Amino acid sequence: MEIEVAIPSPLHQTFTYVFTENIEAGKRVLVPFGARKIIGVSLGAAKKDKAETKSYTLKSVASVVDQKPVYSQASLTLARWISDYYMHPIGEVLKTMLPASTTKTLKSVYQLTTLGQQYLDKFPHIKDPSILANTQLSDTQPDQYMVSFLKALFIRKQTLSAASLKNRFKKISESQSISKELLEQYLYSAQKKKFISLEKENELKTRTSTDILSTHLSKDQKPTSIQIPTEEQQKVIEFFLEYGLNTDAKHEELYTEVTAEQDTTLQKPLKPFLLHGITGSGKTEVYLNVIQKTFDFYRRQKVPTNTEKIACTETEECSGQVLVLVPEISLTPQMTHVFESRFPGRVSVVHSAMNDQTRWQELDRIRSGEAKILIGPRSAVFASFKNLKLIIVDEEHDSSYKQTTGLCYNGRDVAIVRGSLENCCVILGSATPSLESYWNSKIGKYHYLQMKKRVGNRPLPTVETIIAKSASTRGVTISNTTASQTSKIQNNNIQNSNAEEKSRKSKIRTDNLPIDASIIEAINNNKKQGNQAIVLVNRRGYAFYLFDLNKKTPYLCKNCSISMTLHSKSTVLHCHYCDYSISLQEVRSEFPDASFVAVGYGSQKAEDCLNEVLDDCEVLRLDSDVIAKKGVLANALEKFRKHEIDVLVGTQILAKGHDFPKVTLIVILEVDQLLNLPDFRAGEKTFQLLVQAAGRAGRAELPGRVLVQSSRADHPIVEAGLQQDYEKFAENELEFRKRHSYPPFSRMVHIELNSENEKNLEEICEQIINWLGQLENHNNILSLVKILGPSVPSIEIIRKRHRRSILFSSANIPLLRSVVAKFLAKFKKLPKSVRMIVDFDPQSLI
DNA sequence: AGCACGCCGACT
DNA sequence: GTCGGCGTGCTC
Repeated sequence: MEIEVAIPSPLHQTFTYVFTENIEAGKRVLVPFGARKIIGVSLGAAKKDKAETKSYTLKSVASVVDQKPVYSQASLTLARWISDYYMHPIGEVLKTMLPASTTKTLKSVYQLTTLGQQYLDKFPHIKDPSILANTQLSDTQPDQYMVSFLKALFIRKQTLSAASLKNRFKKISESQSISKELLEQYLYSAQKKKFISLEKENELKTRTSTDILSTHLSKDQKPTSIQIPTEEQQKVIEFFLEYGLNTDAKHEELYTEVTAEQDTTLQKPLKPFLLHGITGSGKTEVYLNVIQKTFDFYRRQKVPTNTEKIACTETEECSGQVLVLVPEISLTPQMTHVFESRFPGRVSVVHSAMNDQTRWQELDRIRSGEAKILIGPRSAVFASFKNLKLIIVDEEHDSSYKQTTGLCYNGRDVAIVRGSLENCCVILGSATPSLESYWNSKIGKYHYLQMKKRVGNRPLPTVETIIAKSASTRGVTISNTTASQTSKIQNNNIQNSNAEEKSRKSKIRTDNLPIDASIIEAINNNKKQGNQAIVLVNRRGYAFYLFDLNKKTPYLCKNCSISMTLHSKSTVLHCHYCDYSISLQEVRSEFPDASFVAVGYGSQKAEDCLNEVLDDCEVLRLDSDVIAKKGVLANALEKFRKHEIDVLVGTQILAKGHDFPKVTLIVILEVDQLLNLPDFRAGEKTFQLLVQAAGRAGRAELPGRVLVQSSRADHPIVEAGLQQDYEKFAENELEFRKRHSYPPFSRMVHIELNSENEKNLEEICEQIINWLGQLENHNNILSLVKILGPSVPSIEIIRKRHRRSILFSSANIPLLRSVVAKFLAKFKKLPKSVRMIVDFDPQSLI
């Protein structure tokens, strides 16, 4: 039997193996591959190409890892689509789709070979390992050294794991005072002489269902009270009932193999929904209702068993399952609480902080049909379901749906495709839909549903701009800072390097603050009324950069060519891109002639300022620096919820999805910085921040207020943000996108090449330029596909690697894809130091 | 990506 | 004379 196997390697092909019987597609297999044994995935019986005569002999599958497929038929189909769309090797795609441990389950095992055993048998009298002491290893050495070495290792067992080998080495080296290096040499020599073999052993444990530790609410628990939907919500729910349920349940046919080329021929009876509901309009309530309706509907329908072989262990029939994608789940624990209390015992949750075992357990509950709802971040879109009927993508505009390393997929887009492949309904929800989704609804690809009213008719918070005199100087990134601006910075923020300690201790005067006095006043007043406030800052850390007034340059990270930020009370400089840090003292001794000033501020500075200036307010800072520590975030949010803290200072994460009833004031600093980022989505990002942040204010009975510190209140984006006017923003922005032919009016593919060796990079770029020239000569492709670069990105070096970027964009998607495919085929082989990152539909171009 | 094979410099 | 550097090439 010939089996097609996907191998986790950068090769864009599958491999054929033989086995005594067929291996069901989706099961993992252990196969010899070159000189090693690795885990691949069976794609079922290989297609018989009659014409093809193989120039090589097929190897056979060593063993089958899984008793039941870990990839459902639908997952495999999805994998094929992803592989094709993102031009990524199928084996790597499949690897990405499961928790990380699935391919590194091989354990190194050292084994005494029969040759080694025979060798030992020749010298039964030699035992004492102490003979090894202080002896240099050489080939001419008498046998007893090797024999005592082998005996010392394999004293009891024939095999040793890598860990126990290390342990053995430690013991021997301690008791006999033999250096570990020498033992390593013996090991190497023994392997060479084939006395010891190194095998990769498969140590996968197949979990039984009794292993499940239920961390979930029991099924018997009473669901929390169900709210009566508002009129607006009711309309959405009814619309869903009309168009979102699959009435002809002939869906099994869709599980037949579908490749991306055929995908257009696939019927798509269930159009995705875009649910555009303003903040506070109760989207979650709609989700809960729609999920309940889905369960009810498919229970009545008596869904035919689909092609999955896994038996439903439940007594209750499998009445459909739901996938809920959320951005960065660990940040929004309320979301899971709401779901778990409404559907007790039926919710499975995965998130990034989870270890692989727990993750497996949660996914298994979905695979088996035991759990009905899976809540998770982007990777959850790959989960194998028994009977998936509905996908909800909450906050669909969120950039965390986009993976930025390895396989650069977008969880939202994959969700849409998965919905169409499995013929289940997809709901995208957001208060600030991405322009891509909004456009799709405009041209009729998606149903468009709107909720314009807040629950309980609470008013939207008022949004005001504060124009601070000095705002413009702080909004400027350091590399663009001109001389005139520098002088302003001096007046505003100057901190002479040796006067630094002093100035911090001295009381900061209000007129010298990076935060406008009226904002301070507002926070104080807010506190006096017994309410809470959130302050949003763009930069994180104690974000001064060092600026040399003589050379007019900032102090840059040695590895990343971006300005380093001052950290931990201004004694250590830190790079956020590579984690390199250096003390102020070192910098000073490195450049004794330089005259440094510290410029700019971030969340920590803001926290310190607020602590100094506010009357009797409990201030807490929360940004990715702090959150890196596990549990800190949840703890802080809990404290804030309990009102042990009055003011929360932090980066954008605070703007996402939280629901604090007593927050009535939101302050957004440094809006200009965001708006001026060199990225075509900067406007969209800014608008989203303004609206989402405003949404955090006044969620309960109390009215909300938002203060925005910006120098550009007249900017159309800021204006639309202030008025919370999505249509106005979208109209403007779509016009701008159309004019410049940016997405959604085109597609983009971004390719980054990076290398520690700039010369290699330059050479390959030279070749690329030549190739592009030829492309132009051969036909008029370049009139339809725009190609930018190779160019030097604004952050030229990251982690010591020089970077170059190439951007392909076109409204003609097939042509764009064919050009990129040609490019990838041409530059498949790169100089060894050069790495390539291919990003389809990039989220950020910086 | 790994891993082996293979051909040139510094060391017993 | 060998160890070991990383260039090149292959993996059913």
